[in-house]
Amino acid sequence: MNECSFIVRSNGSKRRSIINGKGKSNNKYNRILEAAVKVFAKKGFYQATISQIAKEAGVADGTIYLYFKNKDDILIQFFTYKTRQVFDLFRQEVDNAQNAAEKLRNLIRCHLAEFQRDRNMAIVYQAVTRQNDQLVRNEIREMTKLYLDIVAEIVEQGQAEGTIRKNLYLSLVKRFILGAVDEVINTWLRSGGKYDLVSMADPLIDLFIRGIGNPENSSNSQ
Amino acid sequence: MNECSFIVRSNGSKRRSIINGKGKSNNKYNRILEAAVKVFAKKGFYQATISQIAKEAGVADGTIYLYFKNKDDILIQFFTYKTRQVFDLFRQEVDNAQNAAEKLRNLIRCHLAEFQRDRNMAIVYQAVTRQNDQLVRNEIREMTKLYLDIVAEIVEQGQAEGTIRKNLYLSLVKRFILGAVDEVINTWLRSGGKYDLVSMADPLIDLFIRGIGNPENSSNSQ
Amino acid sequence: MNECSFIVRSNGSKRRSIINGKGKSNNKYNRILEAAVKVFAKKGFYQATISQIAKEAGVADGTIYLYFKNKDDILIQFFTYKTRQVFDLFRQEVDNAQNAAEKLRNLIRCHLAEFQRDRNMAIVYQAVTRQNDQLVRNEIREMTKLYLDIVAEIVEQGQAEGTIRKNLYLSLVKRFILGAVDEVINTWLRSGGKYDLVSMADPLIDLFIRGIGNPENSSNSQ
Amino acid sequence: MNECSFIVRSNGSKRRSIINGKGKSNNKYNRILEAAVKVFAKKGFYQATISQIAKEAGVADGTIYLYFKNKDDILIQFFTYKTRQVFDLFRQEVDNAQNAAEKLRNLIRCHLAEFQRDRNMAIVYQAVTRQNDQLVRNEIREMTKLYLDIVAEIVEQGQAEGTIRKNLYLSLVKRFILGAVDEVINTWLRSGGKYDLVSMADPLIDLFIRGIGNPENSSNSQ
DNA sequence: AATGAATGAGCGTTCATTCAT
DNA sequence: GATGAATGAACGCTCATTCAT
Repeated sequence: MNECSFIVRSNGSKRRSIINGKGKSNNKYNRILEAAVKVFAKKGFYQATISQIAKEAGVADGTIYLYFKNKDDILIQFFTYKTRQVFDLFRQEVDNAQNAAEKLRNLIRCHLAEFQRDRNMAIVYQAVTRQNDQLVRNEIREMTKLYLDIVAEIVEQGQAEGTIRKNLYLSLVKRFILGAVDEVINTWLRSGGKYDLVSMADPLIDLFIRGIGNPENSSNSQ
Repeated sequence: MNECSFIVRSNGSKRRSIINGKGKSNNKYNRILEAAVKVFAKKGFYQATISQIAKEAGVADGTIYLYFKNKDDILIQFFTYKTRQVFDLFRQEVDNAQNAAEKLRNLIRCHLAEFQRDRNMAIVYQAVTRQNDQLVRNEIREMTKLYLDIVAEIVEQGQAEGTIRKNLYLSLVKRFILGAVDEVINTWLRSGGKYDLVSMADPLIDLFIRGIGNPENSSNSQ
Repeated sequence: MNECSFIVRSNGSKRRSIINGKGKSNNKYNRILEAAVKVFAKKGFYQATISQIAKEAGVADGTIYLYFKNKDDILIQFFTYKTRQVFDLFRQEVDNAQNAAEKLRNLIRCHLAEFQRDRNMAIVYQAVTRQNDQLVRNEIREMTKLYLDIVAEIVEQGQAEGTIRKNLYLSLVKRFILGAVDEVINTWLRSGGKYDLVSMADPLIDLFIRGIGNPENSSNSQ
Repeated sequence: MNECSFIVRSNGSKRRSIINGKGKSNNKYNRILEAAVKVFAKKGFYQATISQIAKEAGVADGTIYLYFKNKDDILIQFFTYKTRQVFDLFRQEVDNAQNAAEKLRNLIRCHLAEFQRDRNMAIVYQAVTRQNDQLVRNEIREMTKLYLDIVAEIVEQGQAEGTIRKNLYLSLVKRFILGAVDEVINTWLRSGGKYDLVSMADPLIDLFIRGIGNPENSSNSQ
């Protein structure tokens, strides 16, 4: 099963405490980070102001600088710690499954579930990964690679198992899958998150595996 | 054939003249728009300054306000007129083809070709379409719809032809295709545009049609 | 004669125009610089605010940044151009005289006259030259050297002429003269500039030349 | 002899205890004051922060406010108590000598010795006494007066003894001496304190007494 | 007494926009 | 039409000071 959102929710804040090593006052660190992501989601990074974040977090402007070096650092921390957790979770979910099909299903379900659970993260993530911005370029590259590597592993395992065909342009397949999932999330966000995102997982996987072609039509076979 | 970039190049400025209806000094309007897109691509919309755009266009700061209401308006015009052209072109390319497979191939090739040809447009387009920004939300929605409608048409035609299977979740299929193409472009941009983007079209279409599954494996068939 | 202040006043602003090369709008450059020196004099560099300077100059805050790179730059320009003028003037005055005694008298009179004429400059100069501050350290060092070199020349010429005794620790003599003049100015500034500073020149020179010792007292001679 | 620094060192802390009247935890008061002077010397008063001082003193930021009313008060206490000690010492040294020449020599030697011994004090003293600052204006005026009065006494005694000539502009002579000593210290500080400052005392006194003029030259006599 | 997290007023600086020339 | 100097609101950030523990 892939009830990954439960796992995260149960010890999310605790994990952050450990990562950050600030102990008790870590509450405020998280409150600010959460508030920042909320404001970034609403306004965009450059349109968000420290005052707005401070107000949202219920602290004074100056307090933010006790926990973050500067405005940029808030976004960097978001990627370094918060988003990282999610991607680590993806790996766990994949490792919990046996065969390629199950792995792919766990990955995509977990992906959709986590982004559905934390919409603000999803919005910021979407925005920043398409920005031509030096700010978190490295963090994004690293995280994207992490994801693509998982997909590559799954595909290779599937090829070994015989469930995935062999003549594939692997680096394209990785993008093909990530891009489609990403766009499904993007559409969901733009719709205002009205419907259940996770329910998209199975139809999407079906498209990945079987494509849209009619197998009975001879011109689609090689 | 789909030498769509040639078509655009041949009468691009003329079309803009007509759209803009400024006739004579329309040269400057276009110079500013081109310069703006270049600067937006490099710095991002909010990090770009009017001064930088003016300098790039070789005009005075104040001159920009003779052609555009304000900074936001530059981006809006970019979407309303410039990007619109490209999407109109997609439609032409699709209409030039007969069957669904050919239409899809023309669409994707033209999409990749145009974005490869005008990298600055591609960068700005990528950035803005993932931004949670009121600014050009309507323009983007409209343009995305235009694209998705084309895809829907193609899929439906393919289903009528028997080349595309029937049991498909159409609105998901549209995202599936747009998302994958988008991500392929995104990856290309992040790589610095080193390789030929159009060459990705055929392998990508193959993935759309046949999926990654091994058709000889019984568990992949319905 | 050493009516050096007349000379400066007559073409001061013109010279700045040339130096700055800004032509007509140079008026504002000078207004800001003058205003800044006034505010620096009253509040001290770090306590002065851009707003105060702008208000004093009768311009908007932002206007200052059209003429100066930043706050530091205002002080640097003050030293590089404005104060430099004064020291160049000292050299002129000295060169106008023939013998060492006359040169020394011209130097000190001009020094006192200029600092009396432009009290704000005097205050800022006094403050900054005693600050342990990297900001204008080089400018000060250069300017001090310029002054000390003049004194050294005078002393050496006096020794050649036979009017100044030979067994002198030259580098100490330079400080001895500069320090005394400086302190006389400092006292005058602290008194609120109530009395005529130039009238101190002759008694001061008398002290430099003859010292305070009673020459008839044998224990004072070597 | 004028081993004034020895005297201070031997009962310095005890005296401070008495002055402060805090007895027991007076250690911390002194540690903070010493730390503050060190930081002021390095950064300047307005560039120094309470945090830096607290860190240097090894106490918490808030602790400083148990011993000082505010940041300004630290500087005021420095002048009221710490620097005052040094000037009291000058008086002692002068009182220990018999004739004017010896008194002047003791004063200047002690002055140079003390400022050489405590460079941070010297730096702060130099900076603040040339600042046009309300903050410690009274303290400086008082202390300067104390010094000038000593010089005045010495000169008057010398005149009575016949070792110092009578036709002197006394208030100018005082500045003349203080200024020259001050500048010698200033130069030493700017050089980085590389050489022995006290060795400047005798050549400097020689300049005070005999001046730079050649007594054999008739134009130098009155 | 001692701490140091929290505060928020205040500053330097930027930049979209205006308007006199 | 074209200019670019001038504007001033707005923002990121600092740091003296307070106060609950």
